Amino acid sequence: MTYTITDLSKMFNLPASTIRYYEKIGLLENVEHQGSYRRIFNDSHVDRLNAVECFKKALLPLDEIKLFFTYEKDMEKNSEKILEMMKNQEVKTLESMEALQAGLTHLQKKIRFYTLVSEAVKNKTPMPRWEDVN
Amino acid sequence: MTYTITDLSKMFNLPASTIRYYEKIGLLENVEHQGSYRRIFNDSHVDRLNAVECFKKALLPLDEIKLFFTYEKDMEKNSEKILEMMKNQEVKTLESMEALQAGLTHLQKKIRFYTLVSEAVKNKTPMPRWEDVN
DNA sequence: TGTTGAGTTAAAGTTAACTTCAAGTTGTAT
DNA sequence: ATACAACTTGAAGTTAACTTTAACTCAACA
Repeated sequence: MTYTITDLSKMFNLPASTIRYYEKIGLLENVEHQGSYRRIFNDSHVDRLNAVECFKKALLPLDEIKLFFTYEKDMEKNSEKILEMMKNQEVKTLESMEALQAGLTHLQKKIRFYTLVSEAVKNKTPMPRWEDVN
Repeated sequence: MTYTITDLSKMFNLPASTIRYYEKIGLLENVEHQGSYRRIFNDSHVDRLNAVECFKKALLPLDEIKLFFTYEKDMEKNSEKILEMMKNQEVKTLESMEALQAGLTHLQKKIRFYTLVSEAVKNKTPMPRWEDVN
């Protein structure tokens, strides 16, 4: 199967400029350029973009993602390096999750508190204290 | 209690330049400047920085954090606005959590796969297939 | 008195990941 | 033939959240 840049743009909900950018920095390789005319992508590029999106969700930076793909070309030789990279990122991702969870908890506490404040204002009852939501 | 910039720097594990920056953009208010000499912070600044760090963990941008503090000055009047802001951010934070969780799952699948690859290389046994880790 | 160390300023620089721009090219529809 | 839409390029611009730089100022200590 072949795809235009607009096909991929719609498939991945990414602006065409981003897809061009990914090619430019080497995340997408061997893209056919019909003369100096249009790009033609194939299923390998779809797979790549899928992988890129997954790694992006894990907060892996683009240059690391690129490095992963170069390692992956000789995975027998590079499996240890890949493993190290993935495990390092796992730690970072878990740390981000913890921070995010803490942030969410804080947010939800604020929501509980200001819900009480809103009610107190509406009903002209006494203001809540911050301790009330602990 | 009063604090120097280095005290806060150590307390919050933030570079002094970041604390100055926070003052500059209005996240820290009413900081005493002993002549054109040193900053003197107090417990209200410690509270502020604690709140800032919590909101940062929830991925709230600094300008929104600042807005929150201005709303908070008249919380009876602004409780609805604060509530809206916090609820919006809660949605975004939850979305980030989901993406992060998906990313982590992807990462851990790669880890399982390349662990098998490493073992296969070491033991000179056949390479695993990607389906083996599903 | 001179040096040191902690702090000050405004302004410029950094980073990642895009995004926008201006000018040009190509295939197709009228 | 001409207009149009979709695509191309390299280069410059954008954003948030800092960080760095260079030149300066105190207070305290030897």
